[in-house]
Amino acid sequence: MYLRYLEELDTQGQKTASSDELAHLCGTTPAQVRKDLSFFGSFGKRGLGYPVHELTAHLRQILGLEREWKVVIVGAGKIGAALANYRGFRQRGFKIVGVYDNDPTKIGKPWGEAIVHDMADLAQDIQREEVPIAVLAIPSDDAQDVVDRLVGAGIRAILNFAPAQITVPPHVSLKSVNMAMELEGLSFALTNSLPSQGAA
Amino acid sequence: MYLRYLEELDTQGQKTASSDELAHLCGTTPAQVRKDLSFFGSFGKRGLGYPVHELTAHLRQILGLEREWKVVIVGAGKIGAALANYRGFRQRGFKIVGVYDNDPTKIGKPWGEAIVHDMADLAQDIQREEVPIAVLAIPSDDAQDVVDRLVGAGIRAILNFAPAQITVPPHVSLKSVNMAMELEGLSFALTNSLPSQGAA
DNA sequence: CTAACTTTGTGAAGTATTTCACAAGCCACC
DNA sequence: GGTGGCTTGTGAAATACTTCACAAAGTTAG
Repeated sequence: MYLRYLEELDTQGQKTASSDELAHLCGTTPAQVRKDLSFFGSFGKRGLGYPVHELTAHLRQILGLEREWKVVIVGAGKIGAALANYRGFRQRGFKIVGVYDNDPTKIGKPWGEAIVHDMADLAQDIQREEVPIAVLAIPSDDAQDVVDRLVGAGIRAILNFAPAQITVPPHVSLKSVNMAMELEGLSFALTNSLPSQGAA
Repeated sequence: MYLRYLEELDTQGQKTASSDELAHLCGTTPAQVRKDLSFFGSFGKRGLGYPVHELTAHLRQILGLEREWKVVIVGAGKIGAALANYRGFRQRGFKIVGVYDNDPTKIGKPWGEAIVHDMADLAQDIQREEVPIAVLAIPSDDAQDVVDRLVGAGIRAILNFAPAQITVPPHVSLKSVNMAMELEGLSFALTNSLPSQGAA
């Protein structure tokens, strides 16, 4: 989140930013900002604040965004399409090296700049190209099956959009986005008149 | 998350579930499960566990899922399409009452069961129909503008898929899903050999 | 160069959350 | 109906996180 705002400030040509300013932008407190950043190092100048451009570089480094990450998208449905078209990925160093589906009417068809591959080739392709990250955009029923194949092929991280509960071994990172669950969180907030979650 | 697993167990016909079992499923601890649930009431039976069916009903009540929530989708692009097609929303009591876009080539065209409406009508429709929730699936540049209009029209919660930082007044609940940021989280986990986030 | 002002970095204090551990309750079996 | 084996609910302890508050360090102005 800090990186997002710092990039914005950098684009606007701002040279430094105080913890107070960052806190205000991010909806947190100055002390929180300082503690968070101090965990990774001592980036600021007393009396002046944090050097915007330098700090963005540091954070990118910390997040591992200096390198390019190969990513496969599994599932050429609507969500897969939304993801494949999303320019933000490329911009941030995530290179989509393949889109996979098991629908014969989709395989071989063009898909943005890429072509839809047969899911049967998924495992071997990942293994050969050493792709570390997969984005899962397939129906729930197949999710765990596909995950197991991905894990077997050596995937190291999975971003899951299927509304299914899936499990992975400890050495694989898993992050699930469940849109229905997000809406349910809002339902809870509305039902209980909770205050806003603020920006995120 | 508990609700998800409980529903699964319920479908499978399981009558009761212990905190130990739920903890194992959810990747947490039995004590955590008991503390979490005890916050809302005393649902379990000692020596037996929690009554699966009853507890799902309780959780649905707590989350405000007994009623139907009207939802508008703003943006008839790929993400909007993925959301509109997603059966999970309807199943869980979220009724999509309208899809809006400002692209003249899309307005009036059918969109699943609905028709794409002109974004110019958005505010008045929300006000008239008293729609409490909006899902934002539009380009970042327009996001804050549209949010302001939604807020002005009396919206009470927003689920934002635009990769933009938006702000809302305190009485409005906001939840943002930023796919690039999710991937960056995985990048950090990979770069720093963090253990899995587990299921979610 | 000095003085007044700003802002970081960080121990210490204060909160919040998670885990422990165990009494109390419930079931099942004899 | 009593006994043994589970499992909850919950204070207390342990851990984690956030906020406070201030010395140290840098900046600006004169």
